[in-house]
Amino acid sequence: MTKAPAKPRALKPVVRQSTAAMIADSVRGALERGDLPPGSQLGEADLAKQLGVSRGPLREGLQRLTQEGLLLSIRNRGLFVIEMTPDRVRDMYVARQAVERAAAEQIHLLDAPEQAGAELMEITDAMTVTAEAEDATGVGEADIAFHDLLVRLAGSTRLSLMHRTLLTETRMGIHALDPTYEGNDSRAAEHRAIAQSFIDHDPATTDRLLQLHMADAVERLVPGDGAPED
Amino acid sequence: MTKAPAKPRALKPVVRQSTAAMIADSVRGALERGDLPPGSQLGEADLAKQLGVSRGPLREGLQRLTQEGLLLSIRNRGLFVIEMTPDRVRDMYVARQAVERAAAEQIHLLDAPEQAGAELMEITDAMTVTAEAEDATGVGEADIAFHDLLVRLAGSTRLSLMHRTLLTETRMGIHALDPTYEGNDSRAAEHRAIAQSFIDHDPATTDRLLQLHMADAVERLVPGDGAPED
DNA sequence: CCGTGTCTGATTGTCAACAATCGATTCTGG
DNA sequence: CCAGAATCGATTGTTGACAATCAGACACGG
Repeated sequence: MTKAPAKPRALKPVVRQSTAAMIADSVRGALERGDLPPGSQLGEADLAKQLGVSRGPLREGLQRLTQEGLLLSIRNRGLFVIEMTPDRVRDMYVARQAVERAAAEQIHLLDAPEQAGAELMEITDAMTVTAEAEDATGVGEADIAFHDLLVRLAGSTRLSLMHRTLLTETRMGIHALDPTYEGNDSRAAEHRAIAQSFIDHDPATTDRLLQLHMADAVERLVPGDGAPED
Repeated sequence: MTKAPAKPRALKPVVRQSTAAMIADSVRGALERGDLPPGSQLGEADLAKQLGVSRGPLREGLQRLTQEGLLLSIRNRGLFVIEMTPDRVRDMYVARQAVERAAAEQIHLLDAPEQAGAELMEITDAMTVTAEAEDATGVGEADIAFHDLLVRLAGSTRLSLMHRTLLTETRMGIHALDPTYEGNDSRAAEHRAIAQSFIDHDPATTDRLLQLHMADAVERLVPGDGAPED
Protein backbone atom coordinates (compact mmCIF):
# COMPACT_ATOMS: atom_id res chain seq x y z
CA MET A 1 0.00 0.00 0.00
CA THR A 2 2.37 2.65 -1.16
CA LYS A 3 -0.38 4.73 -2.76
CA ALA A 4 -2.15 7.55 -1.04
CA PRO A 5 -5.63 6.56 0.07
CA ALA A 6 -7.90 6.46 -2.96
CA LYS A 7 -10.85 7.62 -0.92
CA PRO A 8 -10.99 9.79 2.16
CA ARG A 9 -13.59 7.44 3.58
CA ALA A 10 -12.18 3.94 3.71
CA LEU A 11 -14.48 0.96 3.97
CA LYS A 12 -15.24 0.13 7.54
CA PRO A 13 -13.98 -3.27 8.62
CA VAL A 14 -16.73 -5.61 9.65
CA VAL A 15 -16.93 -6.73 13.20
CA ARG A 16 -15.52 -10.19 13.45
CA GLN A 17 -14.74 -10.25 17.13
CA SER A 18 -17.32 -11.66 19.47
CA THR A 19 -18.86 -9.37 22.06
CA ALA A 20 -17.38 -11.52 24.77
CA ALA A 21 -13.89 -11.03 23.37
CA MET A 22 -14.39 -7.27 23.16
CA ILE A 23 -15.61 -7.15 26.71
CA ALA A 24 -12.68 -9.24 27.90
CA ASP A 25 -10.26 -6.89 26.19
CA SER A 26 -11.92 -3.87 27.68
CA VAL A 27 -11.86 -5.23 31.20
CA ARG A 28 -8.30 -6.43 30.66
CA GLY A 29 -7.33 -2.85 29.91
CA ALA A 30 -8.95 -1.70 33.13
CA LEU A 31 -7.04 -4.36 35.04
CA GLU A 32 -3.78 -3.30 33.43
CA ARG A 33 -4.34 0.35 34.27
CA GLY A 34 -5.07 -0.52 37.87
CA ASP A 35 -8.63 0.78 37.59
CA LEU A 36 -9.85 -2.43 39.23
CA PRO A 37 -7.78 -2.93 42.36
CA PRO A 38 -6.72 -6.41 43.54
CA GLY A 39 -9.37 -8.07 45.65
CA SER A 40 -12.14 -5.83 44.38
CA GLN A 41 -15.43 -7.34 43.31
CA LEU A 42 -16.78 -6.86 39.84
CA GLY A 43 -20.50 -6.14 40.03
CA GLU A 44 -22.21 -7.40 36.94
CA ALA A 45 -25.07 -4.93 36.80
CA ASP A 46 -22.85 -1.90 37.17
CA LEU A 47 -20.19 -3.12 34.78
CA ALA A 48 -22.71 -4.17 32.15
CA LYS A 49 -24.26 -0.73 32.31
CA GLN A 50 -20.88 0.95 31.92
CA LEU A 51 -20.06 -1.17 28.90
CA GLY A 52 -23.50 -0.81 27.37
CA VAL A 53 -24.22 -4.52 27.18
CA SER A 54 -26.48 -6.89 29.02
CA ARG A 55 -25.32 -9.19 31.76
CA GLY A 56 -25.22 -12.30 29.59
CA PRO A 57 -22.40 -11.25 27.25
CA LEU A 58 -20.63 -9.58 30.14
CA ARG A 59 -20.57 -12.86 32.02
CA GLU A 60 -19.22 -14.55 28.93
CA GLY A 61 -16.42 -12.05 28.58
CA LEU A 62 -15.49 -12.31 32.23
CA GLN A 63 -15.34 -16.09 31.97
CA ARG A 64 -12.44 -15.59 29.62
CA LEU A 65 -10.51 -13.53 32.13
CA THR A 66 -11.43 -16.01 34.83
CA GLN A 67 -9.97 -18.82 32.83
CA GLU A 68 -6.80 -16.79 32.37
CA GLY A 69 -6.46 -16.61 36.12
CA LEU A 70 -6.87 -12.83 36.25
CA LEU A 71 -10.24 -13.01 38.00
CA LEU A 72 -11.40 -15.33 40.75
CA SER A 73 -14.93 -16.69 40.52
CA ILE A 74 -16.64 -17.73 43.73
CA ARG A 75 -20.02 -19.37 43.18
CA ASN A 76 -22.96 -17.26 44.32
CA ARG A 77 -20.55 -14.64 45.62
CA GLY A 78 -19.28 -13.11 42.43
CA LEU A 79 -16.09 -12.31 40.58
CA PHE A 80 -13.06 -10.78 42.22
CA VAL A 81 -9.81 -9.38 40.90
CA ILE A 82 -6.97 -11.61 42.03
CA GLU A 83 -4.75 -10.48 44.87
CA MET A 84 -1.25 -9.60 43.78
CA THR A 85 0.67 -11.21 46.59
CA PRO A 86 4.46 -11.36 46.50
CA ASP A 87 4.31 -15.12 45.98
CA ARG A 88 1.94 -14.71 43.10
CA VAL A 89 4.18 -12.15 41.45
CA ARG A 90 7.19 -14.40 41.86
CA ASP A 91 5.29 -17.29 40.35
CA MET A 92 4.22 -15.12 37.47
CA TYR A 93 7.84 -14.23 36.78
CA VAL A 94 8.75 -17.92 36.79
CA ALA A 95 6.21 -18.38 34.05
CA ARG A 96 7.41 -15.31 32.19
CA GLN A 97 10.95 -16.62 32.25
CA ALA A 98 9.76 -19.92 30.85
CA VAL A 99 7.92 -18.26 27.99
CA GLU A 100 10.46 -15.59 27.16
CA ARG A 101 13.45 -17.87 27.24
CA ALA A 102 11.65 -20.29 24.96
CA ALA A 103 10.76 -17.44 22.65
CA ALA A 104 14.37 -16.32 22.57
CA GLU A 105 15.45 -19.83 21.65
CA GLN A 106 12.96 -19.90 18.80
CA ILE A 107 14.20 -16.56 17.52
CA HIS A 108 17.74 -17.89 17.43
CA LEU A 109 16.47 -20.75 15.29
CA LEU A 110 15.19 -18.33 12.67
CA ASP A 111 17.13 -17.60 9.51
CA ALA A 112 17.98 -14.10 10.61
CA PRO A 113 17.87 -13.55 14.37
CA GLU A 114 19.79 -10.34 13.81
CA GLN A 115 16.66 -8.85 12.31
CA ALA A 116 14.84 -9.54 15.52
CA GLY A 117 17.75 -8.01 17.36
CA ALA A 118 17.46 -4.88 15.26
CA GLU A 119 13.75 -4.52 15.96
CA LEU A 120 14.33 -4.99 19.65
CA MET A 121 17.13 -2.47 19.49
CA GLU A 122 14.70 0.17 18.24
CA ILE A 123 12.62 -0.21 21.35
CA THR A 124 15.76 0.02 23.41
CA ASP A 125 16.72 3.26 21.71
CA ALA A 126 13.30 4.68 22.47
CA MET A 127 13.69 3.48 26.03
CA THR A 128 16.94 5.37 26.37
CA VAL A 129 15.33 8.59 25.23
CA THR A 130 12.49 8.04 27.65
CA ALA A 131 14.86 7.36 30.52
CA GLU A 132 16.80 10.54 29.84
CA ALA A 133 13.53 12.42 30.03
CA GLU A 134 13.03 10.83 33.46
CA ASP A 135 9.68 9.43 32.43
CA ALA A 136 9.54 6.36 34.64
CA THR A 137 6.16 5.20 33.40
CA GLY A 138 7.31 5.48 29.84
CA VAL A 139 10.36 3.37 30.58
CA GLY A 140 8.23 0.79 32.32
CA GLU A 141 5.93 0.60 29.33
CA ALA A 142 8.84 0.38 26.91
CA ASP A 143 10.23 -2.38 29.09
CA ILE A 144 7.01 -4.32 28.69
CA ALA A 145 6.84 -3.54 24.99
CA PHE A 146 10.31 -4.99 24.57
CA HIS A 147 9.27 -8.27 26.14
CA ASP A 148 6.01 -8.29 24.20
CA LEU A 149 7.88 -7.88 20.94
CA LEU A 150 10.44 -10.48 21.95
CA VAL A 151 7.76 -13.13 22.31
CA ARG A 152 5.89 -12.04 19.18
CA LEU A 153 9.06 -12.26 17.15
CA ALA A 154 9.28 -15.94 18.03
CA GLY A 155 6.23 -16.51 15.86
CA SER A 156 4.64 -18.93 18.28
CA THR A 157 0.90 -18.61 18.73
CA ARG A 158 0.98 -20.55 21.95
CA LEU A 159 3.79 -18.59 23.57
CA SER A 160 2.16 -15.32 22.57
CA LEU A 161 -1.18 -16.29 24.03
CA MET A 162 0.35 -17.31 27.31
CA HIS A 163 2.50 -14.21 27.38
CA ARG A 164 -0.43 -11.87 26.96
CA THR A 165 -1.87 -13.07 30.22
CA LEU A 166 1.46 -12.77 31.94
CA LEU A 167 1.99 -9.20 30.77
CA THR A 168 -1.45 -8.26 32.01
CA GLU A 169 -0.52 -9.73 35.34
CA THR A 170 2.80 -7.92 35.28
CA ARG A 171 1.08 -4.60 34.90
CA MET A 172 -1.34 -5.49 37.67
CA GLY A 173 1.57 -6.40 39.90
CA ILE A 174 3.34 -3.13 39.22
CA HIS A 175 0.23 -1.16 40.09
CA ALA A 176 -0.34 -3.14 43.25
CA LEU A 177 3.17 -3.38 44.59
CA ASP A 178 5.18 -0.54 43.21
CA PRO A 179 3.39 2.09 41.21
CA THR A 180 6.70 3.93 41.02
CA TYR A 181 8.40 0.97 39.34
CA GLU A 182 11.35 2.95 38.14
CA GLY A 183 13.08 2.98 34.93
CA ASN A 184 16.54 4.31 34.46
CA ASP A 185 19.55 3.94 32.27
CA SER A 186 20.48 0.50 33.52
CA ARG A 187 17.15 -0.79 32.28
CA ALA A 188 17.88 0.36 28.78
CA ALA A 189 21.39 -1.06 28.90
CA GLU A 190 20.15 -4.48 29.94
CA HIS A 191 17.65 -4.55 27.15
CA ARG A 192 20.25 -3.35 24.68
CA ALA A 193 22.54 -6.20 25.66
CA ILE A 194 19.74 -8.70 25.12
CA ALA A 195 18.94 -7.26 21.72
CA GLN A 196 22.64 -7.30 20.85
CA SER A 197 22.91 -10.96 21.71
CA PHE A 198 20.46 -11.74 18.90
CA ILE A 199 22.51 -9.69 16.48
CA ASP A 200 25.55 -11.62 17.67
CA HIS A 201 23.80 -14.99 17.18
CA ASP A 202 24.61 -15.83 20.77
CA PRO A 203 21.74 -17.81 22.35
CA ALA A 204 23.61 -18.69 25.52
CA THR A 205 24.15 -15.01 26.27
CA THR A 206 20.54 -14.21 25.50
CA ASP A 207 19.41 -16.86 27.95
CA ARG A 208 21.78 -15.75 30.68
CA LEU A 209 20.90 -12.08 30.28
CA LEU A 210 17.17 -12.81 30.32
CA GLN A 211 17.51 -14.75 33.54
CA LEU A 212 19.50 -11.99 35.19
CA HIS A 213 17.14 -9.33 33.91
CA MET A 214 14.05 -11.14 35.18
CA ALA A 215 15.60 -12.00 38.53
CA ASP A 216 16.42 -8.35 38.95
CA ALA A 217 12.90 -7.32 38.01
CA VAL A 218 11.41 -9.68 40.58
CA GLU A 219 13.78 -8.53 43.28
CA ARG A 220 12.89 -4.91 42.68
CA LEU A 221 9.16 -5.57 42.68
CA VAL A 222 9.02 -8.03 45.59
CA PRO A 223 12.20 -7.71 47.59
CA GLY A 224 13.02 -10.01 50.44
CA ASP A 225 13.33 -13.58 51.57
CA GLY A 226 11.55 -14.90 48.54
CA ALA A 227 14.65 -14.52 46.42
CA PRO A 228 14.61 -16.95 43.49
CA GLU A 229 17.87 -18.46 44.62
CA ASP A 230 16.30 -19.89 47.72
CA MET B 1 -9.37 -39.59 59.26
CA THR B 2 -8.09 -42.95 60.40
CA LYS B 3 -11.49 -43.99 61.79
CA ALA B 4 -13.96 -46.02 59.88
CA PRO B 5 -16.79 -43.91 58.54
CA ALA B 6 -19.12 -43.04 61.39
CA LYS B 7 -22.10 -43.06 59.07
CA PRO B 8 -22.77 -45.02 55.91
CA ARG B 9 -24.22 -41.87 54.38
CA ALA B 10 -21.52 -39.24 54.33
CA LEU B 11 -22.41 -35.58 54.11
CA LYS B 12 -22.52 -34.41 50.56
CA PRO B 13 -19.90 -31.81 49.68
CA VAL B 14 -21.38 -28.50 48.67
CA VAL B 15 -20.92 -27.37 45.14
CA ARG B 16 -18.29 -24.67 45.04
CA GLN B 17 -17.44 -24.83 41.40
CA SER B 18 -19.32 -22.58 39.03
CA THR B 19 -21.52 -24.20 36.43
CA ALA B 20 -19.36 -22.70 33.73
CA ALA B 21 -16.27 -24.36 35.17
CA MET B 22 -18.03 -27.73 35.37
CA ILE B 23 -19.18 -27.42 31.80
CA ALA B 24 -15.71 -26.46 30.65
CA ASP B 25 -14.25 -29.49 32.39
CA SER B 26 -16.84 -31.77 30.87
CA VAL B 27 -16.27 -30.51 27.35
CA ARG B 28 -12.52 -30.59 27.92
CA GLY B 29 -12.84 -34.29 28.67
CA ALA B 30 -14.70 -34.82 25.43
CA LEU B 31 -11.99 -32.96 23.54
CA GLU B 32 -9.30 -35.05 25.20
CA ARG B 33 -11.06 -38.31 24.33
CA GLY B 34 -11.43 -37.23 20.72
CA ASP B 35 -15.21 -37.25 20.96
CA LEU B 36 -15.27 -33.83 19.33
CA PRO B 37 -13.11 -34.05 16.22
CA PRO B 38 -10.94 -31.13 15.06
CA GLY B 39 -12.85 -28.68 12.91
CA SER B 40 -16.21 -29.84 14.15
CA GLN B 41 -18.81 -27.30 15.21
CA LEU B 42 -20.28 -27.32 18.68
CA GLY B 43 -24.00 -26.74 18.45
CA GLU B 44 -25.23 -24.97 21.53
CA ALA B 45 -28.76 -26.33 21.62
CA ASP B 46 -27.67 -29.93 21.28
CA LEU B 47 -24.78 -29.69 23.69
CA ALA B 48 -26.82 -27.84 26.31
CA LYS B 49 -29.44 -30.54 26.11
CA GLN B 50 -26.84 -33.28 26.53
CA LEU B 51 -25.37 -31.56 29.56
CA GLY B 52 -28.76 -30.73 31.05
CA VAL B 53 -28.17 -26.98 31.25
CA SER B 54 -29.49 -24.01 29.39
CA ARG B 55 -27.57 -22.23 26.69
CA GLY B 56 -26.44 -19.34 28.86
CA PRO B 57 -24.18 -21.26 31.21
CA LEU B 58 -23.05 -23.46 28.33
CA ARG B 59 -21.86 -20.40 26.46
CA GLU B 60 -20.04 -19.25 29.58
CA GLY B 61 -18.25 -22.57 29.93
CA LEU B 62 -17.28 -22.64 26.30
CA GLN B 63 -15.84 -19.12 26.55
CA ARG B 64 -13.31 -20.58 28.94
CA LEU B 65 -12.17 -23.17 26.44
CA THR B 66 -12.17 -20.54 23.75
CA GLN B 67 -9.85 -18.37 25.77
CA GLU B 68 -7.56 -21.35 26.25
CA GLY B 69 -7.27 -21.66 22.51
CA LEU B 70 -8.95 -25.06 22.34
CA LEU B 71 -12.04 -23.73 20.57
CA LEU B 72 -12.34 -21.16 17.83
CA SER B 73 -15.20 -18.68 18.04
CA ILE B 74 -16.43 -17.13 14.80
CA ARG B 75 -19.04 -14.44 15.34
CA ASN B 76 -22.52 -15.44 14.18
CA ARG B 77 -21.13 -18.69 12.88
CA GLY B 78 -20.50 -20.57 16.07
CA LEU B 79 -17.78 -22.40 17.95
CA PHE B 80 -15.42 -24.88 16.33
CA VAL B 81 -12.86 -27.30 17.66
CA ILE B 82 -9.41 -26.16 16.58
CA GLU B 83 -7.69 -27.98 13.75
CA MET B 84 -4.71 -30.01 14.87
CA THR B 85 -2.33 -29.14 12.07
CA PRO B 86 1.28 -30.30 12.19
CA ASP B 87 2.42 -26.70 12.72
CA ARG B 88 0.04 -26.28 15.58
CA VAL B 89 1.25 -29.44 17.26
CA ARG B 90 4.85 -28.37 16.88
CA ASP B 91 4.04 -24.99 18.38
CA MET B 92 2.27 -26.66 21.24
CA TYR B 93 5.37 -28.72 21.97
CA VAL B 94 7.48 -25.56 21.96
CA ALA B 95 5.22 -24.26 24.68
CA ARG B 96 5.29 -27.55 26.53
CA GLN B 97 9.07 -27.52 26.53
CA ALA B 98 9.05 -24.02 27.91
CA VAL B 99 6.73 -24.95 30.75
CA GLU B 100 8.22 -28.32 31.61
CA ARG B 101 11.81 -27.19 31.56
CA ALA B 102 10.92 -24.29 33.82
CA ALA B 103 9.09 -26.68 36.11
CA ALA B 104 12.12 -28.96 36.24
CA GLU B 105 14.31 -26.00 37.16
CA GLN B 106 11.95 -25.10 39.98
CA ILE B 107 11.98 -28.67 41.28
CA HIS B 108 15.76 -28.63 41.41
CA LEU B 109 15.53 -25.48 43.54
CA LEU B 110 13.47 -27.33 46.14
CA ASP B 111 15.02 -28.66 49.33
CA ALA B 112 14.64 -32.25 48.24
CA PRO B 113 14.37 -32.73 44.48
CA GLU B 114 15.09 -36.40 45.02
CA GLN B 115 11.61 -36.74 46.49
CA ALA B 116 10.17 -35.47 43.26
CA GLY B 117 12.41 -37.92 41.45
CA ALA B 118 11.04 -40.76 43.55
CA GLU B 119 7.45 -39.83 42.81
CA LEU B 120 8.18 -39.58 39.12
CA MET B 121 9.95 -42.92 39.31
CA GLU B 122 6.75 -44.56 40.54
CA ILE B 123 4.94 -43.51 37.41
CA THR B 124 7.85 -44.79 35.37
CA ASP B 125 7.63 -48.16 37.08
CA ALA B 126 3.94 -48.33 36.29
CA MET B 127 4.77 -47.34 32.72
CA THR B 128 7.18 -50.23 32.41
CA VAL B 129 4.54 -52.71 33.53
CA THR B 130 2.09 -51.21 31.08
CA ALA B 131 4.59 -51.38 28.25
CA GLU B 132 5.32 -55.02 28.93
CA ALA B 133 1.60 -55.68 28.72
CA GLU B 134 1.71 -54.01 25.28
CA ASP B 135 -0.99 -51.57 26.28
CA ALA B 136 -0.04 -48.64 24.09
CA THR B 137 -2.84 -46.40 25.27
CA GLY B 138 -1.89 -47.04 28.86
CA VAL B 139 1.70 -46.10 28.16
CA GLY B 140 0.61 -42.95 26.41
CA GLU B 141 -1.53 -42.00 29.36
CA ALA B 142 1.26 -42.77 31.82
CA ASP B 143 3.54 -40.65 29.66
CA ILE B 144 1.15 -37.75 30.03
CA ALA B 145 0.68 -38.43 33.72
CA PHE B 146 4.45 -38.22 34.17
CA HIS B 147 4.60 -34.79 32.60
CA ASP B 148 1.54 -33.68 34.51
CA LEU B 149 3.12 -34.69 37.81
CA LEU B 150 6.41 -33.11 36.82
CA VAL B 151 4.81 -29.72 36.44
CA ARG B 152 2.64 -30.11 39.53
CA LEU B 153 5.69 -30.97 41.61
CA ALA B 154 7.16 -27.58 40.73
CA GLY B 155 4.46 -26.02 42.88
CA SER B 156 3.80 -23.19 40.44
CA THR B 157 0.19 -22.23 39.95
CA ARG B 158 0.94 -20.43 36.73
CA LEU B 159 2.94 -23.22 35.15
CA SER B 160 0.29 -25.77 36.12
CA LEU B 161 -2.53 -23.72 34.64
CA MET B 162 -0.71 -23.27 31.36
CA HIS B 163 0.27 -26.92 31.31
CA ARG B 164 -3.28 -28.13 31.70
CA THR B 165 -4.21 -26.53 28.42
CA LEU B 166 -1.16 -27.94 26.75
CA LEU B 167 -1.89 -31.47 27.92
CA THR B 168 -5.44 -31.19 26.63
CA GLU B 169 -4.04 -30.12 23.33
CA THR B 170 -1.52 -32.94 23.41
CA ARG B 171 -4.29 -35.50 23.76
CA MET B 172 -6.24 -33.82 20.98
CA GLY B 173 -3.18 -33.96 18.78
CA ILE B 174 -2.63 -37.62 19.44
CA HIS B 175 -6.20 -38.44 18.54
CA ALA B 176 -6.05 -36.38 15.38
CA LEU B 177 -2.66 -37.33 14.09
CA ASP B 178 -1.74 -40.70 15.44
CA PRO B 179 -4.32 -42.58 17.44
CA THR B 180 -1.83 -45.41 17.65
CA TYR B 181 0.76 -43.21 19.34
CA GLU B 182 2.86 -46.04 20.57
CA GLY B 183 4.44 -46.67 23.83
CA ASN B 184 7.24 -49.09 24.31
CA ASP B 185 10.18 -49.76 26.54
CA SER B 186 12.22 -46.85 25.31
CA ARG B 187 9.51 -44.49 26.51
CA ALA B 188 9.76 -45.82 30.02
CA ALA B 189 13.55 -45.69 29.94
CA GLU B 190 13.58 -42.05 28.88
CA HIS B 191 11.21 -41.13 31.66
CA ARG B 192 13.22 -43.13 34.14
CA ALA B 193 16.35 -41.25 33.20
CA ILE B 194 14.57 -37.95 33.71
CA ALA B 195 13.31 -39.06 37.11
CA GLN B 196 16.78 -40.26 38.02
CA SER B 197 18.29 -36.90 37.17
CA PHE B 198 16.22 -35.33 39.96
CA ILE B 199 17.43 -37.97 42.38
CA ASP B 200 20.98 -37.19 41.24
CA HIS B 201 20.47 -33.40 41.72
CA ASP B 202 21.55 -32.91 38.13
CA PRO B 203 19.55 -30.07 36.53
CA ALA B 204 21.63 -29.89 33.38
CA THR B 205 20.88 -33.53 32.61
CA THR B 206 17.20 -33.04 33.36
CA ASP B 207 17.08 -30.18 30.90
CA ARG B 208 18.96 -32.03 28.20
CA LEU B 209 16.85 -35.17 28.58
CA LEU B 210 13.61 -33.21 28.51
CA GLN B 211 14.62 -31.51 25.29
CA LEU B 212 15.56 -34.79 23.65
CA HIS B 213 12.41 -36.48 24.90
CA MET B 214 10.14 -33.72 23.60
CA ALA B 215 11.92 -33.46 20.28
CA ASP B 216 11.45 -37.17 19.85
CA ALA B 217 7.77 -36.94 20.75
CA VAL B 218 7.20 -34.21 18.18
CA GLU B 219 9.06 -36.11 15.51
CA ARG B 220 6.99 -39.20 16.07
CA LEU B 221 3.71 -37.31 16.03
CA VAL B 222 4.44 -34.95 13.13
CA PRO B 223 7.35 -36.35 11.17
CA GLY B 224 8.92 -34.45 8.35
CA ASP B 225 10.49 -31.20 7.28
CA GLY B 226 9.19 -29.35 10.29
CA ALA B 227 11.95 -30.77 12.45
CA PRO B 228 12.68 -28.49 15.39
CA GLU B 229 16.26 -28.16 14.28
CA ASP B 230 15.27 -26.32 11.13
C1' DC C 1 -25.39 -21.64 -18.38
C1' DC C 2 -24.21 -18.18 -15.10
C1' DG C 3 -24.79 -14.48 -11.98
C1' DT C 4 -27.78 -12.09 -8.94
C1' DG C 5 -31.54 -11.63 -5.83
C1' DT C 6 -34.81 -13.59 -2.60
C1' DC C 7 -36.37 -16.75 0.69
C1' DT C 8 -35.99 -20.15 4.34
C1' DG C 9 -34.50 -22.73 8.13
C1' DA C 10 -31.06 -23.25 11.47
C1' DT C 11 -28.19 -21.28 14.56
C1' DT C 12 -26.12 -17.69 17.25
C1' DG C 13 -26.50 -13.41 20.17
C1' DT C 14 -28.93 -10.77 23.51
C1' DC C 15 -32.25 -9.49 26.79
C1' DA C 16 -35.46 -9.17 30.67
C1' DA C 17 -37.61 -11.73 34.10
C1' DC C 18 -37.49 -14.86 37.67
C1' DA C 19 -35.17 -18.11 40.93
C1' DA C 20 -31.51 -18.90 44.10
C1' DT C 21 -28.05 -17.49 47.26
C1' DC C 22 -25.62 -14.81 50.55
C1' DG C 23 -24.22 -11.42 54.07
C1' DA C 24 -25.93 -8.09 57.10
C1' DT C 25 -29.37 -6.69 60.10
C1' DT C 26 -33.15 -7.31 63.15
C1' DC C 27 -35.98 -9.97 66.16
C1' DT C 28 -36.93 -13.37 69.73
C1' DG C 29 -36.37 -16.29 73.52
C1' DG C 30 -33.66 -18.13 77.30
C1' DC D 1 -26.70 -10.14 77.32
C1' DC D 2 -26.09 -13.67 74.01
C1' DA D 3 -27.18 -17.11 70.66
C1' DG D 4 -30.10 -18.61 67.22
C1' DA D 5 -33.78 -17.73 63.94
C1' DA D 6 -35.98 -14.80 60.68
C1' DT D 7 -35.96 -11.13 57.45
C1' DC D 8 -34.29 -8.20 53.89
C1' DG D 9 -31.82 -6.25 50.17
C1' DA D 10 -28.35 -6.95 46.91
C1' DT D 11 -26.31 -9.80 43.88
C1' DT D 12 -25.54 -13.90 41.23
C1' DG D 13 -27.35 -17.83 38.27
C1' DT D 14 -30.54 -19.47 34.91
C1' DT D 15 -34.14 -19.57 31.60
C1' DG D 16 -37.10 -18.83 27.66
C1' DA D 17 -38.27 -15.63 24.22
C1' DC D 18 -37.07 -12.77 20.64
C1' DA D 19 -33.75 -10.47 17.44
C1' DA D 20 -30.00 -10.95 14.30
C1' DT D 21 -27.18 -13.44 11.17
C1' DC D 22 -25.73 -16.78 7.94
C1' DA D 23 -25.45 -20.62 4.57
C1' DG D 24 -27.92 -23.05 1.38
C1' DA D 25 -31.59 -23.56 -1.81
C1' DC D 26 -34.36 -21.74 -5.26
C1' DA D 27 -36.09 -18.44 -8.71
C1' DC D 28 -35.32 -15.23 -12.28
C1' DG D 29 -33.23 -12.68 -15.99
C1' DG D 30 -29.66 -12.03 -19.43
